Amino acid sequence: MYCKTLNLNGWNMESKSKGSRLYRQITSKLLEMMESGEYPPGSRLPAERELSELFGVSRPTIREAVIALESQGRVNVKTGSGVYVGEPQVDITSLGSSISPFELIEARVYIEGEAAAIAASLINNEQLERLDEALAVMAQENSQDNLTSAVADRKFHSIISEATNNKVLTLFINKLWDAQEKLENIRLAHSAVCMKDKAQRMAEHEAIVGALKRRDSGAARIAMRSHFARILAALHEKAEEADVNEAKLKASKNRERFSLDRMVD
Amino acid sequence: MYCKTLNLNGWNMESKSKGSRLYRQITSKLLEMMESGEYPPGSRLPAERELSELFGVSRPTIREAVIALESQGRVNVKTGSGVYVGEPQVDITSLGSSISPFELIEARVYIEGEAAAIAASLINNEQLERLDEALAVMAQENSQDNLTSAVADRKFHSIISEATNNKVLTLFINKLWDAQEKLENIRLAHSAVCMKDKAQRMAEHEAIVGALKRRDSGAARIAMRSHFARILAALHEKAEEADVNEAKLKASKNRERFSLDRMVD
DNA sequence: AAGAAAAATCTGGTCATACCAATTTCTGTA
DNA sequence: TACAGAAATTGGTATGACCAGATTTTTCTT
Repeated sequence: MYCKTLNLNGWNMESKSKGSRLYRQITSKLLEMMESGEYPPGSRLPAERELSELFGVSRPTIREAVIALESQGRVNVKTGSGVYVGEPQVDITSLGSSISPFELIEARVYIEGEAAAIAASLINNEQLERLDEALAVMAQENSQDNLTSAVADRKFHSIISEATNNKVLTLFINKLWDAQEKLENIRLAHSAVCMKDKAQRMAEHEAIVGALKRRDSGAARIAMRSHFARILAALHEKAEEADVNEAKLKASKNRERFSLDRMVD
Repeated sequence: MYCKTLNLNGWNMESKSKGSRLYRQITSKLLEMMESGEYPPGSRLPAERELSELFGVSRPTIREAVIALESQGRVNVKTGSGVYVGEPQVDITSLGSSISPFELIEARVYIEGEAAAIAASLINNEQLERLDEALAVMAQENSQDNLTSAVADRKFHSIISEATNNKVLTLFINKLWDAQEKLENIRLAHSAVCMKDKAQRMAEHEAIVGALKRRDSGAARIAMRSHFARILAALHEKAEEADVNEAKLKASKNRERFSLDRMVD
């Protein structure tokens, strides 16, 4: 009576695992149904026993899937009544589909820009040292011809965010990174901008460190914003050359909306 | 063999429900054990069968608890090997304990400040109208003697965040607000600052709207930051009068670190 | 016929047991 | 000592059963 041959949707290209864990497949199936409008917010899902039969899995498995959804806040379970679907959750870490790369970078421009400004007046020597270390690693990565991994880069920004001594800011900046690493096009744009002009990339990072060492908040903000401005420019380029046809208009609109001039004082 | 008389920690004062749902009790027990250092990050939890015996519940129940923890990213399960505890998750929405009110407000100062600046050049007339409406509601609430509910206030800030046309920024600002509403002392400080000088509060909000209407980004940023600066000041006052003894030092340190001057250009 | 009480039913909550598959550990051989 | 194979351990899933809260249907009273 086992039925492990469900037609799963493309797990394959996902990060990893998931081949097993039946309950996860059920979870995403339910998620699909909810998002497709088959079970809109407020509606009730079929009973566990029905779902069990519908999907050809046991009730405990359905149960596990429901609990997973529940602990993500996607549904709420009422004993004796049923499981009801809730409002779709917007979570930057779990969902990057509805967020454009431009928005993400824009948010980073402002948030990390302010973080740099704050850090300038609070950063300590130990952190400055670690910043230099990260810089050195990046320089070394540059000398090699390998595809630049973003780990040193992330560490660099992470140190700055920690230097704000504000856990909320730190958290947000990390979330931004997480989201970014999930968005293919951003990763590509990022690595493109990193590879294209390694010297400038280093110069930008060094400019940030320099401003921090001088405790110059204004300069740190501008340096950080400029850094992202260039990434944004690369993204624009990439977007334009990607789909020359329909994207032209959109890109130019984006270029106007996410204008560099407005960001870099 | 049932053992529903587990010594749960204070659920009582929690929002609601949870009396049932055995798996949730297990979840929080496991959470406790992990946070107490009994099972530090990287370590392996006892086998499901052991836990089942240890807690006096069935394995499926343990399983549900583990899945809940898993989908919150607190543990990761390796088939055939065991359940391993991961790094403690920092999530602003679910955890406000480790975040100081000052940090929260500081984050709002910068993020909402920038949001206001962006909104100034993007806000449309419809949004400005809704802003006026929200303002009117606040004015009306002020005229009454009731405890000011924060719903109009939140709507006000929400409209501005939407006007940035940046879903990431909007999401973050909402998260900030969610977290704030969970922190008792912030709510109190907020309502205190609202009640103490209603006229000024209105003036501040009106200043923000005024800047937005003039499409003056700089003024909008400053107006928004000033608004939060006053809330922050009220928080300082409250913190000082709350625990005069040990908090004195901390408060003065905080006052220096979260200096208004640095925020309001 | 209207309304209230009671019963049948539906739904989630939990348990017990069993077996499969991946992993780890043990063990005996080379 | 090295290593392949067996045994034990661990998570993964399935059945089936029973409980308790919630809902619906039926039934009984007025």
